[in-house]
Amino acid sequence: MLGLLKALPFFAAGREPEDLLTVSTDRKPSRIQMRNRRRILDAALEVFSQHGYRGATLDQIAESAGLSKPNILYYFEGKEEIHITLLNQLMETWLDPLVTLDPQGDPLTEILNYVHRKLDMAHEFPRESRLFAGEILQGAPRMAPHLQAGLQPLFDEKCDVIQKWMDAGHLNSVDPRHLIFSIWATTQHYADFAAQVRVLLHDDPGAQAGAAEYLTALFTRLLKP
Amino acid sequence: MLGLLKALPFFAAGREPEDLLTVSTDRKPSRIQMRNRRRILDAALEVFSQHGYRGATLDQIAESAGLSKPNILYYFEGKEEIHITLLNQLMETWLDPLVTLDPQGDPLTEILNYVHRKLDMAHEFPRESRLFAGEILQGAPRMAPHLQAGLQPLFDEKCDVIQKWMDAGHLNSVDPRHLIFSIWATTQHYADFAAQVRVLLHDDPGAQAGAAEYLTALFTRLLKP
DNA sequence: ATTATCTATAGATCTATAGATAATGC
DNA sequence: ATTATCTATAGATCTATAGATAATGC
Repeated sequence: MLGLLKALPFFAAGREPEDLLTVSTDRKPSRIQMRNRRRILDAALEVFSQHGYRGATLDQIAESAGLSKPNILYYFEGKEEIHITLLNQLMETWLDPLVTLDPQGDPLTEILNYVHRKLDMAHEFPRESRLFAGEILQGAPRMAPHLQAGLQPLFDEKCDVIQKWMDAGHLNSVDPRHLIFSIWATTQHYADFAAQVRVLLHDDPGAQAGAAEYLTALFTRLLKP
Repeated sequence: MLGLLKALPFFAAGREPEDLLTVSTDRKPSRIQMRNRRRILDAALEVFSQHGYRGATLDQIAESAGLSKPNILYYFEGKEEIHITLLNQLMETWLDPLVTLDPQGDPLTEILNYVHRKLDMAHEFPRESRLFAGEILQGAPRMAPHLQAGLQPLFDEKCDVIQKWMDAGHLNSVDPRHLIFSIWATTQHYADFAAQVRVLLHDDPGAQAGAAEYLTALFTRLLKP
């Protein structure tokens, strides 16, 4: 762990005080550091999501960020650290809609809202969706621990909530786990398979818009008791 | 097109007589050629589906195929030709379940059968599914023409079939295009996101089996008039 | 004669570092 | 003094080819 941090004058950036032993060189990141790290991560998101981890090169990231290649490596230890940083940051945004699923709310409304938030995210953040999809597709080599530690407890918790709704007769009973999988699959499909969707809908944006209506019907009919 | 074929003594392999002008060096591929090409393609499927196009190396493919690297390049023009050959072969298998959707059959049964065949394929051929997903995810750089020429007409045709079923009142009316997308998304999810599914189902094969039951309920409830 | 395979290596591409120099903040 | 940036390049990895040799089919 410490190995990852050597030569990173700003590594205090994203961590809690108790994360690590405090080192005397610890220092708040300057404005320039913040700005450049953000530019690098934004460029890297573009490049990694389009070409995959191995297909992406530091040259492309540097070019897209408007910095020299060695300068990229001044801010990050290497290619892998950039990728891991992106995935970690992404995870939070990605899980947020599931976090806000409210056990006190109206069951069907809560789930339909979740579907629509996920669909909106697929349209607003397709690069993030594809970065995530690419990582999972290859067996989550750099994210498996995060799936266990971050996603799994949340997933189990929300499955319980949905199961209780079903047991109480507020929703038709189906396996909550497969329900969630199908919500992820159907919404993220529009980001991850956009190249295919675009061809098959003849580039018609009106047809794209029909997704929301369709998914409402799909999950309403499934879940109405 | 011809450029791709130069120096390929066996290029008659997978084409119809009318595909190309017949060249005098045209010859039936020997048993050894067939066997080695198959071994290479099988090895390449393994490697490409796991690491993506750029992440895969000829070394890995050669090792997995049990041949030397230059020998791989004796049978294929290069890395890209191997990848394209795989995708083309895959396309047929992949579309077959949709081809067999029968306009004369019982509408709901036909669609549920389609769902189950796609789900079976996700479990039986996860590597093929992931190879395809990876290609689409990166914008289909080597498959866009095939999507246009091969998939689109079939997709349009089957959308018409489904639309007529709905117009005749045999199925609840929804957008057939999004219906097909959701069938693809939900079934292929179990192959493409297997790493995530595995973690979240705690490696429980029984939970995996629940997918078929869940998808039956999902699409039956949507489509019953 | 033709087909198949191997060793050795050229040439391109990529990640990462060395080492010098410029810019910035006390 | 410290932080930020650049040029030049080392070193690793990869695709592909050259050229020689072995195996196979008339």
